[in-house]
Amino acid sequence: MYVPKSKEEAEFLAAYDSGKYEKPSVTADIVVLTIKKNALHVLLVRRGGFPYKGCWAIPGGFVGMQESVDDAAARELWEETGLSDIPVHQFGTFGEVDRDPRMRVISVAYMAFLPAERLEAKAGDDAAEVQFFEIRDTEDGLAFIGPRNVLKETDLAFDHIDILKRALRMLKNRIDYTDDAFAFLDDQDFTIYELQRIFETVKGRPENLTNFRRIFANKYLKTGLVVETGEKSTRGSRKPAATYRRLRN
Amino acid sequence: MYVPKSKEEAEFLAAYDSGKYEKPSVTADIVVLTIKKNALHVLLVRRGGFPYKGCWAIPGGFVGMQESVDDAAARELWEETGLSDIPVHQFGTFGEVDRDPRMRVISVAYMAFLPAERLEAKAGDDAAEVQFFEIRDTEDGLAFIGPRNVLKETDLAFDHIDILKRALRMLKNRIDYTDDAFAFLDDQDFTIYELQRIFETVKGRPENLTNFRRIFANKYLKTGLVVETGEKSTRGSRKPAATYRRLRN
DNA sequence: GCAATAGTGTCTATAAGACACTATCCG
DNA sequence: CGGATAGTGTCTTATAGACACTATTGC
Repeated sequence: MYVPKSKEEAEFLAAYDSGKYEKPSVTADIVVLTIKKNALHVLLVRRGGFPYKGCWAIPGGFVGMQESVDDAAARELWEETGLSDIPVHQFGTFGEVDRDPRMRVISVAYMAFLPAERLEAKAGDDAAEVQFFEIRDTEDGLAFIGPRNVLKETDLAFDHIDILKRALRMLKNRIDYTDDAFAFLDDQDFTIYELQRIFETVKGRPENLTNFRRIFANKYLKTGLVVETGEKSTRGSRKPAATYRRLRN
Repeated sequence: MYVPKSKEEAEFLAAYDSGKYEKPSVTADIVVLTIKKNALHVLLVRRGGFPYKGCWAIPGGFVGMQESVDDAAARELWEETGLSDIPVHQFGTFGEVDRDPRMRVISVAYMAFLPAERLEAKAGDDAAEVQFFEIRDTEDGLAFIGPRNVLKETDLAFDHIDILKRALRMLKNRIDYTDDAFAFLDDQDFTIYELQRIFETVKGRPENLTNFRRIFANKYLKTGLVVETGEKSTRGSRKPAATYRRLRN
């Protein structure tokens, strides 16, 4: 808490009129990603009002005067998904003048990752207006495959395609040195191959099996970040695999 | 440019009142770093008004309604240094509620790097209020050594110490995979050792000479990013060294 | 000669890419 | 058996750390 150092300063602060200058609006926008059937999916919401009415957009909203920008991002995520325990990661602020035809809007962008199953359970009332779209790479850039429709890059509202592309690029870089990958896991316990699938899906290319196991051993097991549970996984039609669990730190 | 898709939408946009909700102020703050005598220096400005009157702060200012946030950062840099050809790098947005006792302020933070010599020449009228401080690591955190005074971490205005620390941490990471190091160079032509000194200063630890030369050869020469000039440097009392030049791309 | 920088050669440790091979489960 | 996953061993390459050694310049 800031304490004025003089009577003069206290009076200055009391009399300060912050309304003298015009101000931009600030939003927190959040790129929510999940993995279903070995494909990245992004959460989009259908806009009910102008502008871009009927278009799909990244969830987001105005930052309240009594909440931090980070809190606003977490709140937006909660409003769209009902989930309040998902970490959000700020990755950039988009401040071009003409981003929104209504007024000047500056958007602080976040990304968040969650297992697909957590959302199916929470699917809310207006589920038709909030959906995961599969992100697919095509010759014409990205395509977004929804349950009832397919979008092109230019179908997204505002500059949300730029925000989304930046998020995907940063995730591809981040995943090797952060623990983002674990945030996609459905279950607390997982097999090495399940984790490998997440890396492959995010990076868009296959990982060598042997090398991935070695990296897993060096980076996670040797450091104690992940421990073997002793249980065997028997999901699917295959040889039972050792399962692992990430330790909180 | 956004084009309304219906008469209804055009009317909505024309009638839209963006003043209905209270809005935060947004600033672009910029961490300007240079290297003098093998030490990182940060540009600080002395605050003339409340709050934190008389304290030193990172340069910055409110984002105008007709300029992008990136442009605002470049403008602030120009206003403090007179330099308009220095790239700025956005690295984070600081949005806690109580950052500024006057009102709600959200700051988009940038960093910029420049050779010390470029600023000596431009040293402006109010030079006493805009100065480079050497950043020194002490047992009590950072200290800032100015020409006439020494600051502790807690002497900086607002949460600027957090912003500065984040910038320094990110620069240490960035420097290995960006071309930030070249931005510190006084001269277009440089020797390997001069570049090595920049890496050492930024990272705060010595680089092995042999290894640095090898990295330089692999990362810059082999890729054609840097070419040998053929000239020899004879700065200082030592054996003349090959000089190199970075190619624009 | 000495301090400081310039420049090369080489040994080693580590991480990463590639590939061969075996094992076990389900259908 | 075949397909898919589980798991190990090993050869090779790239990169990085460490160290020894020589060279040139100004003082």
